[in-house]
Amino acid sequence: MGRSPCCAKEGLNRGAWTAMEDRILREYITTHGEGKWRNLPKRAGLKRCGKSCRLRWLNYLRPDIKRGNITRDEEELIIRLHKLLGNRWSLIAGRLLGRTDNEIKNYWNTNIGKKVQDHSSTNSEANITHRKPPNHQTQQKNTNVVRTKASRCTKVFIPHLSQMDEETNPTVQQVAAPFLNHDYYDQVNNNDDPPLGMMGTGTDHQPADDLPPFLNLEIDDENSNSCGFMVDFKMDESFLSEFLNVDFSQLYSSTSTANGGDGVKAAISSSCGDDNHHKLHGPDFQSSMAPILDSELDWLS
DNA sequence: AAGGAATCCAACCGCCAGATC
DNA sequence: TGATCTGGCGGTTGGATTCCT
Repeated sequence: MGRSPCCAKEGLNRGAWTAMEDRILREYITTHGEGKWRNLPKRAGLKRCGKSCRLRWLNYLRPDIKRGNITRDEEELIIRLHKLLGNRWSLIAGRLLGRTDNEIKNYWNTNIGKKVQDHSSTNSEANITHRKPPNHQTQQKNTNVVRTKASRCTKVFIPHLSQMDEETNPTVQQVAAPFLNHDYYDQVNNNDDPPLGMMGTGTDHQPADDLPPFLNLEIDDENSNSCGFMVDFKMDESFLSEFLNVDFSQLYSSTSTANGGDGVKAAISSSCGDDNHHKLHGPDFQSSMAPILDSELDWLS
């Protein structure tokens, strides 16, 4: 049995909001505060769905909404954040004071997304067919996007220390070393408790106590004899907060490639296992992210 | 000036996850 | 513990506006 609709649809107004409706909603929320959206229309005397009221308030009536065109700085920040987060409009909006997720989403679809599409079409011989309208823009094939919100991002298999090529892959070596110690391996193998915060396929493993909160480790079942590890990132807001506090510029300079994805991956890893974690905190988000993504954004400027 | 095409953007829809019962 | 409620999110729609011929 499906869930009941948030409100009965009969007799409710739809479409554009009138000035009177806006005034009623604004006054009600000013007096009673946000929340309880389901009951709000009835209490406020609005013939609107609660969901519609919430949307109207969040996207239009809130006093802290910033009106006017997206500035050049804001656009650059949106591009950087989208490169990092993908279509996580609410997260992106959270980093732009006064802008709503809906506004940013619309702006992306009508402005930036077009540029991206044009750029990719000029760079791809296979993409010479007519352009789809913005509304039907396909999801970007953004392989470097950080997925957040409790979605199991990926598992990264880190082979045993001896299997690594220290000369050709020092970054992975540095990243894995703090985790690949015998104490942790014993702890994992001898514990019957299920992993805390482990999602999906975890069985009888447990993350080490000294790991950062957004990182889980588990022994790969198929490779347990060779001491293989699976790294599982727990991507949520707390992860994002820590992630955004990393000074990527230092990492950028230490990685051999200017590739944004590699830089980001290395940044995550290094900030986790490195003793220097606490001194990697950078001054502000934009300056921290800039070096990583600049190389991929040059064409936009 | 007219009308069709293109674009913009507020609003809607369906789904999901966490909270609550 | 499962069902239901609630808030939130991303994708999509469609009316209004602007542009183009």
